[in-house]
Amino acid sequence: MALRVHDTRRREKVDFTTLEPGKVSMYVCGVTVYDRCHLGHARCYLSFDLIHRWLEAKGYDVMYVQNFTDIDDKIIQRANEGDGDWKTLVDRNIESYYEDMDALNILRADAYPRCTDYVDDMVRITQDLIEKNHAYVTDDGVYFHVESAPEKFGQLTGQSIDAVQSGAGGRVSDTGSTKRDHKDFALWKAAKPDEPTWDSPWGPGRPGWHIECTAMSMDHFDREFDIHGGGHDLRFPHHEAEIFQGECHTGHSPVVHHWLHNGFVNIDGEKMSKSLGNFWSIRDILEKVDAMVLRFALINAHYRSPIDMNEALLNDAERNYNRLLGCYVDALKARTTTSPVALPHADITSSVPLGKSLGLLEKMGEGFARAMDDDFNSREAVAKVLVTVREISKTLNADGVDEADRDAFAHYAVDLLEETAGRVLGVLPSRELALAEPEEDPRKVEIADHVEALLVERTQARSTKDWVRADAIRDELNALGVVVTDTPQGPEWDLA
RNA sequence: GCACGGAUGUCAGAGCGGUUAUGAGCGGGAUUGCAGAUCCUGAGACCGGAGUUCGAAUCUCCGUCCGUGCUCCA
Repeated sequence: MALRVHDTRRREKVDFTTLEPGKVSMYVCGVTVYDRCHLGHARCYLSFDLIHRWLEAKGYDVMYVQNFTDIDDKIIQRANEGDGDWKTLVDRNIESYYEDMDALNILRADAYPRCTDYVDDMVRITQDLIEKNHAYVTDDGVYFHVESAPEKFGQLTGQSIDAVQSGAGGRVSDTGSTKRDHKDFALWKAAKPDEPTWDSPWGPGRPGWHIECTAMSMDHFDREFDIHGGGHDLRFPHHEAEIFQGECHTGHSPVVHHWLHNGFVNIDGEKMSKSLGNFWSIRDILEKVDAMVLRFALINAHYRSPIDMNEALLNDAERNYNRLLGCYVDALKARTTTSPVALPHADITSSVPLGKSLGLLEKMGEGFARAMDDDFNSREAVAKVLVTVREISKTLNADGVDEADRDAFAHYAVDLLEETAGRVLGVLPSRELALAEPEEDPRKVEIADHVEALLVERTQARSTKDWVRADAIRDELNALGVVVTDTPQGPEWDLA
């Protein structure tokens, strides 16, 4: 099946092609590590994690590079505000980044370059751009001259160069800037007091923001590469600046073959921002909900659509996730043999309903792949998984099924779920974890004896159909904060 | 103002020219003493207007409304 992706530059879904057969080079703009990660970061790197996983599932050898911006105005500001020196601040936030992403089951990229390790490269590229008359030196730095390559303007946002010129009007307040034109952007910033600096042919200073991604992607991928990703907001000016730099430096176009941008996260219908006070850090959310539930909630929308995060969405995700998990555990337990290999479809012929069910599951698997091939439509893929879950639950609970067939079916079901929900969507725990008894809550241990005694009494009452007494005991347990669930294997209980 | 993207049932959210999206919620039913879980099943939708077409939620045009970008931002 052919993978199609929405390319921001071409503004439509296009056939996915690679420079080298079977290999994908992917660069995604990473975080500026001045603070901990928030929900928006989670959504971004989760989007590209899904893309990463699907490309690998399709057999591509993916080289995934994601940078850290470890020097910029906000980092300097935070450090100067007494948050320790900037290097310590940066290291701490990078550590925190890994913790958050690991919790969300986001696979690591192949390389995480830091921009301060690439200052030499940035200087070299800047020098080259000056020599090619695309950049100029002033008192406060080096600037890229946008009018030197006007045809490259607006490639990602469709803005015309004239419109931006007139539209910016009074908003341009470059106090003291020596730019020739307000559209120009900094390649190198001359040193200011109390700032970390690096040496350059233009004196001490530090690199501009846009040039770092050009330097780091060039270093890892040479001249051109397959996918460049990032948040929707980076299209302009950051990514368009990269087009200017990369293409003018290499003299080659396009440098990036597919531009992919993920949509934003809103909170209760409003844009998430610090000024509105609705800023959710990943850590804050994970104190309230399971990381897998958050992951489920975020992949339950197409990566390009905006997503409105709220309580209801998380509750919805939790229910669906628990259904998936419950089904997975049931399927795991339904395997009576330890054969690691699922029996092929053809071997299950003794039971017509099972054969039919398997046929449906095969179709679901194909539908899943079709959804992911259609611009990584994880929402549609999740829908397929949920239908699969229903089908598996139904068949597993069906009567009159031959034991050996049920076993084979369970193996098939487990494999299918692990391949789709597990390997690709990343929302299944390991088999061991799924089957493990939940850790004993000390609060439960404390009341366990009392609860068990009451349950024994209730079971006796139920056996003599003394429902009044049985329900009274259940009410008593409810009052203790205990929820009782009757199952064919006897009553189970948990804290509410 | 310019640019880009949207408007689908109660809600969330797919579909991108003909086929049940899916989930929650709501209505019926099976199972269970009841509850829960699970399964079956029902109702309910394509912003407004015009056009193209045998056929449009899907394409074109007009209108209305919303979001985002144009400044550091995933």
